[in-house]
Amino acid sequence: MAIPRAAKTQRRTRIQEEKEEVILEAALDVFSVHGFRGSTIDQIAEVAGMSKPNLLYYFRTKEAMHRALIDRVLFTWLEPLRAFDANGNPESEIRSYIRRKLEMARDFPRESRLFANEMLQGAPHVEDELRGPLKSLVDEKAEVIRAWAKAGKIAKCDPYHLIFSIWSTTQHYADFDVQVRAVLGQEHSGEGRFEDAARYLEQLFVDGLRMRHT
Amino acid sequence: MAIPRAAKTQRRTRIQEEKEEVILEAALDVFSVHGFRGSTIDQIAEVAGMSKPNLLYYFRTKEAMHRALIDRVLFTWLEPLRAFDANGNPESEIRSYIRRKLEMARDFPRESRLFANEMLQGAPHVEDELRGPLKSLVDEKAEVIRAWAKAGKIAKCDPYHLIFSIWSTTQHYADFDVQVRAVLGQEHSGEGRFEDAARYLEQLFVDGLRMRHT
DNA sequence: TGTAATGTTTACCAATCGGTCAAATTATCC
DNA sequence: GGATAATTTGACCGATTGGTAAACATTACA
Repeated sequence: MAIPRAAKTQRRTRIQEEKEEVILEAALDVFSVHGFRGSTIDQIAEVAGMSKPNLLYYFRTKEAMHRALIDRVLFTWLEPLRAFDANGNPESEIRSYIRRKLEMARDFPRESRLFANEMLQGAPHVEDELRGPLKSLVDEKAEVIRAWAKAGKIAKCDPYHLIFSIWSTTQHYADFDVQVRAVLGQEHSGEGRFEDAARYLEQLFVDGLRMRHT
Repeated sequence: MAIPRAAKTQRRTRIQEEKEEVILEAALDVFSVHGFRGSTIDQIAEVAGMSKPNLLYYFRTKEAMHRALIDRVLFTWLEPLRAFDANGNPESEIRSYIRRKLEMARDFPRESRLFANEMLQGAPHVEDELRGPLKSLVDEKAEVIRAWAKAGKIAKCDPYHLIFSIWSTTQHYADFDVQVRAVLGQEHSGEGRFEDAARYLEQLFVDGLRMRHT
């Protein structure tokens, strides 16, 4: 008797690990572009190079697949913010946070689009994570920023909206990639656009937060 | 003989105008949340309060409906950028551009999400508009900003990435509304968040562009 | 008021959707 | 090598998809 997803042995087979990896990779391809409802199991199966029933052997439903994908990606996605160090130098912390977020937009655009799709749909699958872990993490880091401002290390500003603006500006280069490339034109659409963006954003945020001694 | 969409008289009936309006309104509701592929004609018909064949009498295909919607919304959406005045005061022009974009995010979030969905999918339906009219408009305004910088009216910065960052930060409050509200928590999720955002963003961009006389 | 054009509905279609099932195949372990 | 468990497949299911055909109802206009 075949029991899907190792319900019996509790231990995952080599084949299971490999196939689940392949499937989630394919699912990321599809979900990130078409969102949950716009994606089909057939399409994911085709990208994964296996038959639909075979895919459904590993993930019993489309939702289970999406769920597993979100879970896996969510942790990685928040890594840069988690690395934000309260004891570091404010300017360099913010600078490196921007750089890391921008690198992720460049290197993991599908992950960014997966979340963007989820947000556009009203986060029906992750709203709990937003209100729970995400909010806690942001609250914590916002407090750090607020403390820096209080100590006169950076200019006063709303730390939540600061974080929002760093998120939005950096992820924009992943989520709106087509638009960015179309507007920049063919000559400026090389990978150099990420360095231009990094230069610009670091200037924007760091200069804006520098204390004005006037 | 019934010929859809007044192919014969070339003039639109009162009923046609009304129904097409109702349909596009419903289509905006649905497309903006689920994207093109994730939306169904049945769903739009239900929201529009009419039968599917009746809806298909006005728009022969799902694509035609989407096309009409995009066309109608695109023009309005670029209005703030078009209003960007080369002869105005740089600081107040940028300030009011931010304010207008933020007002649109607040008042027309569905329109914002419609485009966001389209971008995430690689703009399969509007890529021409991006490379054509949009790029032209941005090129024009970028030149204005560049001229201001050259004249010493504002600090030097990449005008394209400046525009991108204004787009992304403002539209974030429409597209990622769920996340924003979840992170801000119930107490700060009232409509006041737009005013907080406006204050923050005006400070961020205007201070960042102010010339430093040090 | 009659009539032609416009608008609406019911019934339907083939294709695709998410998902199941049982049989066949392959891997694992003694 | 054989038993057993894990994996894969093709055939299939009911529901939903985008869209059509034709009958029916309503409107506009002479």
